[in-house]
Amino acid sequence: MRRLPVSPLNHFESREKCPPCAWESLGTFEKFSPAARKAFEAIWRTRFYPSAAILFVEGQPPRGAYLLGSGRVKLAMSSAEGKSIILHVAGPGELLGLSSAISGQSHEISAETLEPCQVNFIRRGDFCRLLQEEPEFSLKVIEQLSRDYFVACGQVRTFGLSRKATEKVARFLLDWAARDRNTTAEMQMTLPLTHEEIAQAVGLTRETVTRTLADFKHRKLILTDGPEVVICNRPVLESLSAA
Amino acid sequence: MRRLPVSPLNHFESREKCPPCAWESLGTFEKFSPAARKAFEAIWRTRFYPSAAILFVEGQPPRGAYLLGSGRVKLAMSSAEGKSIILHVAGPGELLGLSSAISGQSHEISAETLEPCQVNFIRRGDFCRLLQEEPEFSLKVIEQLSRDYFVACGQVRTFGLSRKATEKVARFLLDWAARDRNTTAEMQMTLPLTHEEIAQAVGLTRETVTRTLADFKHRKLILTDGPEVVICNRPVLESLSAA
DNA sequence: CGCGTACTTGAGCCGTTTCAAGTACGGTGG
DNA sequence: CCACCGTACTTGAAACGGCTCAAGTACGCG
Repeated sequence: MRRLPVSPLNHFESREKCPPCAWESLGTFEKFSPAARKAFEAIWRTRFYPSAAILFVEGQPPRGAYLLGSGRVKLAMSSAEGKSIILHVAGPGELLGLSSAISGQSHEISAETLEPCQVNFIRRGDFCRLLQEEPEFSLKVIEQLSRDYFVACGQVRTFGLSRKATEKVARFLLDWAARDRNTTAEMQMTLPLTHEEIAQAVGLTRETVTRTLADFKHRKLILTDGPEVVICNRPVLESLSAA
Repeated sequence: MRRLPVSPLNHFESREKCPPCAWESLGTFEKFSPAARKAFEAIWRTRFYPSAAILFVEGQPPRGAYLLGSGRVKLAMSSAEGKSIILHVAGPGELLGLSSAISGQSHEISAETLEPCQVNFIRRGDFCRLLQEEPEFSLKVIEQLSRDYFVACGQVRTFGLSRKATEKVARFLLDWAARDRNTTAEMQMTLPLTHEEIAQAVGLTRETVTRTLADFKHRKLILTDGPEVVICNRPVLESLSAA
């Protein structure tokens, strides 16, 4: 399973076609009046980042909030010794860095692009003003925070309640299959993550992930071909994850 | 270290004196106009619960949101085999069950009183209407969700990044000391939790908590007398938790 | 063709969990 | 007042499981 090769061209492709689509298709401001919408859009600064770019870092004071227009962003947290765990992989339309922008406390997580991304940034002052003045925006923020909390709870569950490696990996595969819209009925999906990153997402070492995945393959629960994964025996996988 | 004996009388005491103080002292609605505040207060139903009462259960569809007036509430999550982990111990003024009330998804955690509590309940329909109509309320909700997210991230950190028992317990003691306003300058505090509950809060077994605490006591990092704990050597404890 | 990155596989170590006994304390009923 | 009981805490010994270290393989890319 190798990381998907990402053409550097993607970056520039998105530069061309995404700015117009971002606001319309993301659905973040569809309820705003046209005039109000224009005013708000003017506050945001659209930026483009290559792969592996850093949006913000754990421990850093918040500069503002981020609306992801295109691409995927990895949200992670790391310890002093360099170990890190992945909390979430955010997709287009998600607001990032909210809790810090709201409280003013340092970011508790870091955000790093996994692919070339288009990101709309808003300074903290403007963000807070928007919260005060635009109730519709507040509701969007509330929805995002609610989702973030669910995700965080899910991670607490996999890290805290799933002690065995098989549980963690099974949960991870099923979660990913459920979230990925590209997942077909046969439960085929593409994991744009390395074993290392999967390990960070579930709280194991790289080697243990390899071993567990190999074990699943042996037991004919999954098939793998590079980053492609097919879930063959979902019921058994679910029973493993429920344990 | 035994659980604090709680007089059943506390329950009735709070019934007598808390309703008036709750709204004023919690500071949740201080910015509302007097008229608006009265209208909102009328929506909430004040209830009293004894110790170990259940406010809501994991997996249950959300009925509404809860504003804790007095007492402490344990927020926990449990696995199929009965293991459970404590996410947070909420205190007066906190809003509970928000993320589920917002999204409509089943509660991802359970809430159980640790002491007799006064709780103000609002039905989900009223809650959502309040969100739509009262921006000040939205902001309160945003603040609470932001705090919840920080707490959840903290738990992800202790469960995911702290592998060793000493790290987890040291972090727990310092966190608790920082949060507890009754903590004196000498770092004395009262832990209203059993070893079992501490174990659930940091992801260890009851026995390991006992052993680790005994180890700390041996090393003169802490002193314990029943539920009373004194942190004697904070620097060392911090270095252990940072590891 | 050689290099870098990611994956694979094996062997041994280490620390928590598990299981098992036993202690301490508060409350209850005789 | 005391014996009894339940809950919580303590302590020891053994087992399990993932981690660490180490070696080797596979693949894409310049």
